[in-house]
Amino acid sequence: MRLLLATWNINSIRPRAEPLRRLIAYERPDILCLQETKVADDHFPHGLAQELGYGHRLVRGEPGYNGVAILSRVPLIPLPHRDFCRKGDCRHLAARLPGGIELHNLYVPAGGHVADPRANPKFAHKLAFLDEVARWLKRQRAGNGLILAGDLNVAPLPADVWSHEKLLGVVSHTPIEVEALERIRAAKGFTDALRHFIAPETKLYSWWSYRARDWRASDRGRRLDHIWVTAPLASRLSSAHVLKDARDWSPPSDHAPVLAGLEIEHDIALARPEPRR
DNA sequence: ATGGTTGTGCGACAA
Repeated sequence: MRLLLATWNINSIRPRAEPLRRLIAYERPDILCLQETKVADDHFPHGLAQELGYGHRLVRGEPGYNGVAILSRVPLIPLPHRDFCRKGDCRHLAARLPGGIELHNLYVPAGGHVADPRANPKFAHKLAFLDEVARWLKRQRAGNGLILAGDLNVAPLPADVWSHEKLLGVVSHTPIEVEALERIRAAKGFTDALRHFIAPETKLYSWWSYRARDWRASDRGRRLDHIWVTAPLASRLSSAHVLKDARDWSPPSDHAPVLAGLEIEHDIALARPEPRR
């Protein structure tokens, strides 16, 4: 059977109930990783998620900023989350899925505007965060498969931005960030699910600024949201796409959901989660 | 275009 995984920077979950309903109506993902939920845990809309069929949930939020959640139709075993850069912010959640697959939902700092870590502490934080993730991942066991999904806030390929030349100095596409992201990818030999199916030369974005008069017409996008899988899962990838239409759903997030399908054993899909070690 | 928009929570920030 196919396990459909989605990641979406929802830019606040509370005003986005209708877009969330539409995502479920259009795609019905089995597992949904959310970033920028912008809600403290005691205000998370559990009722909405439950109503949409997500009986298994991990949420980790703070008031106003950041915040991650994993909504699932299949059982989740919570795994320890990391506090990268020790800021006490909410940018990572991890879970074990049936079949011993590990899922990591990550929200990488955006990094501010100035692409100089000496002049811009936010950019320094982003680079330190990416470096820490890479070093931590190297120590992780890949086991039956790792999935890294989330808003990684880096567009790695020239075709992941509307103009490679114009964005070389713009935070999200600078060579230093692309190199840092590549170290994360190389740490476990991840396969980029979208680029597994879509040629690297094909323009592909998952984010369009709110500031454009007509985001679709100007199409100045960037591919900031990613689903990566390790080798045991790469051979099981059956589909991947960006749900671009969601950028128009009212009220829109500035990010569109990214989805990937994995063909997994039927008995794994139905298996009860393994006991926590 | 030192712009432009959105969310949070009610004034700046962060994106």
